[in-house]
Amino acid sequence: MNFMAMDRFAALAEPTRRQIVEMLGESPLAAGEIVARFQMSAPAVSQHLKVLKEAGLVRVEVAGQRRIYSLDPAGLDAFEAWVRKVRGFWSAHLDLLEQELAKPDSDEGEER
Amino acid sequence: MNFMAMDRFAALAEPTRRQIVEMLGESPLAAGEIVARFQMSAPAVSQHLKVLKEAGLVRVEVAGQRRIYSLDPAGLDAFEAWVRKVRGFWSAHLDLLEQELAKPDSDEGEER
DNA sequence: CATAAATTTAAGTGTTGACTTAATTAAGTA
DNA sequence: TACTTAATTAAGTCAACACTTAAATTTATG
Repeated sequence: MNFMAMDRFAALAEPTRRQIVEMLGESPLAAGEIVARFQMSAPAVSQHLKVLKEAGLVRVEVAGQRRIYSLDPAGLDAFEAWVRKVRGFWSAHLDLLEQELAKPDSDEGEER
Repeated sequence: MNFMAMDRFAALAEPTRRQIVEMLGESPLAAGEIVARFQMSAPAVSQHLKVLKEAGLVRVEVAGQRRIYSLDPAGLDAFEAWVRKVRGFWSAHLDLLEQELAKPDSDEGEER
């Protein structure tokens, strides 16, 4: 099967997924609305959404037959935290907080 | 031509390259010193360094037969800028943490 | 209930990229 | 000049991944 547990960085390495995240930064969108903004197939987009979800970068809300995707701010926070840590913006004792932010990675059961 | 130009996001998607960036966040290092910190071959590390360099994340300085690598802060700025752009600056744990950091008498608030 | 609509899962494929060892370039030293 | 050290480039292999179409799942609607 096509399992892959991608970390946040790998998830954002893909340009399409980055565009999706940018879109969701504007407003939440149904899967179909996201598909409509690309030329690729619906399954392709769906797979990207799955990766983003598993990376903790987006959330899904079920609304009838729709899936409403929105940004998960904590995911982006963790990303930014890494950058700032490397650049030395943070003192060492705040690393604990970064770990905390980076944590909620524990796969919440998937709906199917 | 094994390596095409990678953007910054793709460059940081790779865990080894991320570790290298973290190391260089501490201090500049010669290529050989970086190699010594990993178990993979020297060429493998060299290729990673090439990717990071082309992505604008690190700089090289030639010193005799050594190549001294160091962080290119501008490269990391781009990431932070992207994240902040996407999620806007209205919501963030980080902003709260920043305020926490800015509080007086944190005593260890100096950067390293 | 049957069909449509929205979305995901399954299965398969071509491309990319992260390694390896071998060879090469370049600088320091006897 | 030859020898060593530092690092890169070359060439090839193998797994991961970003797509595709087809099938399944789930909810809404006539």
